[in-house]
Amino acid sequence: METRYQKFIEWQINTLKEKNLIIQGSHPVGWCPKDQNPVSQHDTLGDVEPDFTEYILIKFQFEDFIIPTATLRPETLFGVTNLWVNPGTVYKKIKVNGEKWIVSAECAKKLEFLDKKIEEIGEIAGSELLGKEAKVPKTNRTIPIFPATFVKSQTGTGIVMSVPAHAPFDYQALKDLAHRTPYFADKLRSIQPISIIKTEEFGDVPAKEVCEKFKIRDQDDPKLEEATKDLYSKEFYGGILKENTEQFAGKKISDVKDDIKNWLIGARDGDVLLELNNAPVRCRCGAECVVKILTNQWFLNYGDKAWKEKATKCLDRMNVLPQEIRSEFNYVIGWLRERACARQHGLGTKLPWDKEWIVESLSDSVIYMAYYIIAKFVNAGKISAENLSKEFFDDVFLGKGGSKVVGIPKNIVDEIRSEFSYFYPVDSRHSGRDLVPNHLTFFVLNHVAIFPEENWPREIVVNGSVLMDGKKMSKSMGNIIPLRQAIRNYGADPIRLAIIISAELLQDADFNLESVNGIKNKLVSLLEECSKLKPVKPAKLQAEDRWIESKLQSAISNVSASIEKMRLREALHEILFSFESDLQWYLKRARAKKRDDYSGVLHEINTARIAMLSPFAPHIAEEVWEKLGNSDLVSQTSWPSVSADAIDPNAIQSEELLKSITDDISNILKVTKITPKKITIYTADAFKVKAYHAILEKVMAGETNMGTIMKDLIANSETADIKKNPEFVQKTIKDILSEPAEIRKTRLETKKFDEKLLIANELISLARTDFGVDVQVFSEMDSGIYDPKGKAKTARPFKPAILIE
RNA sequence: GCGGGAGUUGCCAAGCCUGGUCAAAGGCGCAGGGCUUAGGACCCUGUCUCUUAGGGGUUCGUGGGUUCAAAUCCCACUUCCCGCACCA
Repeated sequence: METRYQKFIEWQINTLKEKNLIIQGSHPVGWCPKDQNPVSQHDTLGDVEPDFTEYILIKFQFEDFIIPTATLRPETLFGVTNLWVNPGTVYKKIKVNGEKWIVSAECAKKLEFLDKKIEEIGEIAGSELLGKEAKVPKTNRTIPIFPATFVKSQTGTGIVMSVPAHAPFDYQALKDLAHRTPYFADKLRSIQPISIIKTEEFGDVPAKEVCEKFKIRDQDDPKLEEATKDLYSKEFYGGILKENTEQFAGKKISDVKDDIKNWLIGARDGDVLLELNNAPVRCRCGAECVVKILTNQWFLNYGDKAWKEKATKCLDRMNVLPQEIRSEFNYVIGWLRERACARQHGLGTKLPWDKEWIVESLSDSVIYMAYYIIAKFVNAGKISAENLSKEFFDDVFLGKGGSKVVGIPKNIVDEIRSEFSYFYPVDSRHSGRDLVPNHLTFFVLNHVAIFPEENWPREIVVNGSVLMDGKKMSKSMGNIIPLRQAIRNYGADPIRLAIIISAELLQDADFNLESVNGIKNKLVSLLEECSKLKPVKPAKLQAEDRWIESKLQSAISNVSASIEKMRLREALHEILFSFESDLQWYLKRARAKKRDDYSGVLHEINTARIAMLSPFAPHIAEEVWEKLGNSDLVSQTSWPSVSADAIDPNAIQSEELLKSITDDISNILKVTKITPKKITIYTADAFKVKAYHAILEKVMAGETNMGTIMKDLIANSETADIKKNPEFVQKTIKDILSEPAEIRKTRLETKKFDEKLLIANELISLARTDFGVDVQVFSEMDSGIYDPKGKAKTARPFKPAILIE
């Protein structure tokens, strides 16, 4: 064991103890009586987690004995009409902490492990109890004891209290009894279900209704379990206690259950019984496990209110990414109780004040980031274990002053302290989402407990896990690839990118080799492309140049925003894929014009792109960077910034329009299946442009009603003529509404836009390469217009009419 | 039970936070074409549906609602997944 690290753990745990945050108490665990050890899932046959429930024991007085019965519903004490025993069971008379109890043999055994002193003093057959009477605690009513076959000696105490109004088992058993044993007829007749819970759904005897609903045959009917569950959950959440329940009358059961429990136990009318609910659980040694109460267990008192408040305060100030997970942290802090922080077997650091115990490893690993700082001094041999004193840690971590530190030169202590001051607090802790309910929350709790406020952590980032082809990676499934091998085969960068691209923070990253290959090809072609580029800009920027530069600006701002939010998948996707489609369009345009001067534009674009790629794929980015002609390192250049000057709204509109016209042409060709010989395009008249802008303003102001817009247009003399063409208004509103908000805004801001000029200058080359024909363009009111099919009049702004022949 | 997450077009999977560019990215599969002696790899095109003019219809688990407009916001329902303590 690393003794120097142990010193750190000892300091941590001592510090918490001094602050009274570590307490001793009792705690139930699954337990193997043979090994004398707690058992958890991996200690059991079949890997079952021992799962137990707390039952309330209600103590009935029987002669000078106590008959305890176990129940999950202590409130039904008020509705008890009788007790059930199994006549075939021989019960034990035992002394329990001074009281004399009657319970089944199995129960007596269980009690021994639950911190009770048991002394057997005799036996009594179940049949001997039949017909006798017991007294109900609190109410002091006298009730008879009846036989029932559903009572099992291994469950609870082996004796059951009967609440026929609200427990289907009890209701049914009473009914059975009336049929089967005339012997009790007298006593039976006097028994009436006592109704104590009111619900909307049921009448006075819900158990009867439920038994009828489930068509229960007798008390051994397996459907009774389901009936019980059904009724219980309805009464627990929706039930109100009736007047016959003393101080609890009128309360909701879910609200007062704990109060009733404490009311009983406080007066020694009740007790607690812990019982395995998935029994039998067997230890790997073969022994049957029990529930044991460990009485001297050490806990971190995460239930402490002041501690929780501090942690909440810290959390509120922290940055938590992704945002959605924050509420989960708050929930966990609220829900945490005492947590066992020591165990009796295994590896670890011994509790300094109680060497029987070992600090539990999850508890000791929450502030070790602080140890990182001294680790380098320790590893360099500058400090030895025996000098890692409380004074030393108090000084370097808490700044308590170094005068008392013995055995370490003051300059070293000061150096460590100054490094600690430099690095702490933890700026960002990244871990898996499975650690949210434990490690990450403890990380916050223990930091706020030990360190002064200025050293509380600043950020937590939570990620999912990495899956392989959709499955959890595990050695047993054989679907793991050793990291070294993967890097050798595919390279570090493609693997990094494949993981990043496959999932956003919280999601599980589904890693597969196919995507690694895809990414690798992508990087190789990027390298090849960039290698050919020269930083020589064209003499004059053309429309598409200004456009792609505008697009680059939005790409930079998108990527930056994504990274700020730790949305790396989104960022990488933008760099590698989304922006690609813009580049495709750019290349198409430039090539259609048969240009040979755009290498410099691409060079500029890719320079920014590679700079953004660099944090994701550092190796290939350096390589490409060099190919782009840079002599410095990309990792040392600054992040590209958005230049507002480079954004040209006109260029954005132009390219959008060109795309939409070519799309329209393709569409027409697809539907008509004609081979084009000539394309004529007609742009809208100036009058329509005016109307368009009037409509655009209305829509942007939130007015989308056709009638209202029309009225306003007519009211204005400049646009009044539009009333002859209501279809135009209708369609224009639709056009505008189907445009993205950004384009609408751009159009609103740039009123002057010459569609005809754009088409004449830019569309012709594009149409020739795409469709192999020439384009002729007119404005719809031009004299000498060629318009054999009368298409021109349908032209709208940004939606020119098209004639294909 | 408590808490969290998810259900998208043949499959996987984005989009949802910030409603309109969404018949909806990308990948796989499939179909056609190119390259190749052939196969693989690679490249191009297509891939809800109807349509001989840029259009229409139906779709994002189900049912409602809000809105001029809903995969996206709200409500209910439903199905599936994950975590719940002495174990890292």
